Amino acid sequence: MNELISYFNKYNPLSENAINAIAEICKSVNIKKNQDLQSIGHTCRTIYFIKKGVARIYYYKEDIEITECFAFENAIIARVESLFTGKPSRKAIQMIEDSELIAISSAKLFDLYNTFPEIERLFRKIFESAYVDTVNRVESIQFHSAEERYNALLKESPNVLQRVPLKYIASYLGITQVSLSRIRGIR
Amino acid sequence: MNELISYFNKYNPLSENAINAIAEICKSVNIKKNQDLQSIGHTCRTIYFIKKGVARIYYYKEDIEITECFAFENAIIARVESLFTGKPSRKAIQMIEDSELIAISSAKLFDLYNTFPEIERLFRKIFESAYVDTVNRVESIQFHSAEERYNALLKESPNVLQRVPLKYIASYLGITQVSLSRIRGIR
DNA sequence: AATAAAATTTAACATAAGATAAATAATCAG
DNA sequence: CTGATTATTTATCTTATGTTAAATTTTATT
Repeated sequence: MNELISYFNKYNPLSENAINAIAEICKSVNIKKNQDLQSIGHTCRTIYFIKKGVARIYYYKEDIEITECFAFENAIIARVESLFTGKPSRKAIQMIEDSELIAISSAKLFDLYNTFPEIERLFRKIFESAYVDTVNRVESIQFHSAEERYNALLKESPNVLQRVPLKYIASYLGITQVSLSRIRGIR
Repeated sequence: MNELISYFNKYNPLSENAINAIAEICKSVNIKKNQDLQSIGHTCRTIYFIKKGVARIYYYKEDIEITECFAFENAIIARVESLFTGKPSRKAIQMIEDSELIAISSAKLFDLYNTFPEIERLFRKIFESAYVDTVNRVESIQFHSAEERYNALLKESPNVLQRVPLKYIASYLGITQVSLSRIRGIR
């Protein structure tokens, strides 16, 4: 739990009581490389914290698989478009490496919001921050060339190339594998 | 205030006390067509509710003006990447028509969060919903053609063409005016 | 280690969208 | 109402990325 608590502290430090309450709704999950943590069609009812490993969210656009995002150690991952709407998700979460996660039940978490305003505040801040990241991602996709986006990704996550197959990176960047290979070939 | 209260009710109905507390931190603002409501370089300290009119958020990418989003009546608009980080915004909010707005001071609002958890919950839900919209927008930009995005916009906001100049729509769609004109010409 | 499977690169050609410039249409200010 | 400004369209040419297919390299399995 230490990693998770440090993560929380970056947003909104919690009282001991609140930490204990969260600890009670957490479960450890281990997942083998390439396995889905959550599958397409199910409603998102769990928020995961990554202790070890790499995750991606992916979905299909007309039988082509698209990677929406990656998440590495000490980050939270959830399919928010399902978590916040209660609708089934068209997306899946897959672990790209053998991974260790902490699973937080969203129903129980939302219950805790009623007894611990500080927990509601914590997650408000976590998701506000994720929201800002997504707003910035729109800008990145819309107005930077594929090459610029590739370089920006390398700068942001220098180890992504070591840990994530290029085919996933290509669709994350919004281009084909062939295009990515071309961009990489230039230098 | 009635429109604003109805808007709130869609997310999290408030007690009378909470409504009164919010009412106290609201101001009416009228803005003429084409005027900036908030300008580039200032930190976002106000959340606006649009009673009448159309707003857009825009910014510059290498001296080319880009429209990030539009907002119509009965919606909230704010430059969240500044609101949630406290950093100065590279973006401006402009009113495309003569408009009436309600301005909510973000500092005072965040203070109210401490006395009214229900207000914090309300805005948590409002921004969670906006976050989901942004996640969906990433998908739309990344994996639909410009023509698909144009048609989707028309379906979503059928009156956008009557109320918003095409040059703004073009950059919102991530294409040039010339490209948009070409797409429109096809049919 | 050998083979099979998967991932990545390379090549050739096609296409959507960009850039620039000019023409036309719509809007605005006096 | 008229000229001036701004917005939109049309035309031409260029370019980045897509598509398909084949070649090569890497990884996984027996």
